[in-house]
Amino acid sequence: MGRHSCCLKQKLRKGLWSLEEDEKLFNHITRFGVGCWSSVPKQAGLQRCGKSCRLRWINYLRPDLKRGMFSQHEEDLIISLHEVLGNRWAQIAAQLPGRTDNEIKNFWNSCLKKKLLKQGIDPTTHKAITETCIKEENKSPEATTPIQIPSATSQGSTFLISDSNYYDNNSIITEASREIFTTKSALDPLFCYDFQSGYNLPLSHYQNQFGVNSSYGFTSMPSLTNSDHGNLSVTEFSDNNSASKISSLFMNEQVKESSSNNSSNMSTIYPSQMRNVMENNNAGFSWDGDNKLDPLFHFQQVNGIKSEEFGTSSWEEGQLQTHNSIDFTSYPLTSLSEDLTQANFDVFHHI
DNA sequence: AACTTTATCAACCGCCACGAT
DNA sequence: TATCGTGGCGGTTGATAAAGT
Repeated sequence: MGRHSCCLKQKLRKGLWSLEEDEKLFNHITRFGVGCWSSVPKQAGLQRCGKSCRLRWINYLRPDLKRGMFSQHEEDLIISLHEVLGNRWAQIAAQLPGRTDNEIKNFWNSCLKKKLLKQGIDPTTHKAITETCIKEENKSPEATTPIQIPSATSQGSTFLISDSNYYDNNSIITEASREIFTTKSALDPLFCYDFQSGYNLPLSHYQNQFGVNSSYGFTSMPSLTNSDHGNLSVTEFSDNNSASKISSLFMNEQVKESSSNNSSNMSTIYPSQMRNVMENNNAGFSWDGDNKLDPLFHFQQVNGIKSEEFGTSSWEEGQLQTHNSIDFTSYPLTSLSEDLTQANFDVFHHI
């Protein structure tokens, strides 16, 4: 064992990605789409292995990534999913739009674990630590009494965990859904969600929305899962799919939260942004060399103009809040940083 | 101000599964 | 059937930033 075979062929770069590399990879993927990762470095002119490119794209460059802090709802969802799935981060990430498995894993290890421990909950078993100890002492495999956990959601509800069910104020994960979670592919290419309406929609909707056809290479973008090699395929909402139900519950809640906060949501900007990307993908992008894809875009320069100088009225209030009717193509996309940071306006406004 | 500790997160490593040959 | 190439996943590491002393 050792490094991947693709990495052994030649001396390849390792470590942090430079802006130039990011630009090359982004331009390549936006132009040609996601296909064979092993051929990407050569085609894109990168001294990286395909795996590294894939990771960089998935964890950082994808335009549909949500950046910024995890909401209380996301946090609750991660905890509940972790109870069912354990450390299957990819499957957990599949239920959290815009989040990557790496991000969730990091968040779990750095924050949630400690939070649960502070609350007296074993982050592995999701049971009260005292009960875990008692159980181990008694060697009793079954626990029928639900455990009341002092943690509460932002809505003030209480979690109840038993061996067979998990409840929160929105969803119930039963044994049936547990089965679905544990058997459902993490890279479920069939789940697709309409960011504007909050419902899963058939492919035709996306074709209308984006003008998508198979010539576009964005096989991984519309879904947050990595349907890298497939077409942009979606499925009708299935009543039997508890996982999708839970996703929907969560995402509907997100939309509600977003609107109630009178702010835009990254996800809701997405279709227009995507169309913009697609319409430009033959031309590629120029990269503002002074910019980094940084959450602190408010203080970065965009085409020589500090973005804070744009003022809140032009983009945030004027356009983003009425995103549903805006044609973003009227704003020429000239730099990736501009593109991505605009897409994440809302998220970082909350920081 | 200097140093140490802790937290965060991007990236790598090693393994596994799967398809092609 | 065996081997190889590749993608995907989870665990881990190391660099950096932030907080504490």
